[in-house]
Amino acid sequence: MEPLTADLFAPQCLSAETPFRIGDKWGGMVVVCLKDGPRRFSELRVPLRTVSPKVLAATLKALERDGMITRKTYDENPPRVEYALTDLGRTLFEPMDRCREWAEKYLPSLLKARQAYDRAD
Amino acid sequence: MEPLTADLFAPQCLSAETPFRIGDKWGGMVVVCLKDGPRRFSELRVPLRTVSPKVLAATLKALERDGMITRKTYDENPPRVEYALTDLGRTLFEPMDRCREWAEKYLPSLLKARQAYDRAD
DNA sequence: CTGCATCCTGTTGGATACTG
DNA sequence: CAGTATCCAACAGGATGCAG
Repeated sequence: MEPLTADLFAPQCLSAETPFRIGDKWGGMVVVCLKDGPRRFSELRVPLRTVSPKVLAATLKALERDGMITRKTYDENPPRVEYALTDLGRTLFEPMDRCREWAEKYLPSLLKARQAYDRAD
Repeated sequence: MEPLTADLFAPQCLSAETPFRIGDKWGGMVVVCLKDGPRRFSELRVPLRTVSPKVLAATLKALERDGMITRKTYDENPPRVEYALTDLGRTLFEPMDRCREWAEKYLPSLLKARQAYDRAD
């Protein structure tokens, strides 16, 4: 399994402009990060560079609460915790992919309309 | 064209629990309300009973800015304004339908997981 | 390493009254 | 009728320090 890279959600990636949101601000991105297999807390912090530990923990807890991911702690020192998608969590990919496809097709039109609107003021 | 009913988004409708959101809080619901044709400001307030005029106006302005709807004013007295979906706005239905289908299939599982999690605490 | 406690900020959304 | 103006509450999200 490839390590997650820091530029997976680069700022110039327009995903922040899409009208679709999954769960809270970071929920959809966490789900994508878990696509290939379980990840540790600190592993997730690499692609999600700007998320604070508090907010990441809250995001993971909300996803666990809704049955989308599992949280497995290993009784080691230093401690290790791994998060993994459940079968239910994997069902999110289908609608998420449709949203991503929409964005690839139509986000440029949205941004063009927005710029035209802003210029008109 | 049928009038919009007040129970279109009834509170017991679980749409509030879906993890998918389109635009701001009311954006997706406005798009659904415009599916069958143009609607007036006050017509939209019927199904969206609890939205304040300020927030509805902001929602409509954001949708217009992004090219999803058009705003047409008629120079009458009393004034009349009609909102209608654009072709771009209609492209939202495809991903939105996939999200709705997800919710119909899997929202019960999500809610069951949530209840189990909350009981475990 | 994981993630909780605390505090703080900005944004979103709502209540109410009022205007062209 | 179709909003705007004003004020306010709630919450999401962020910074920082610390604990197991």
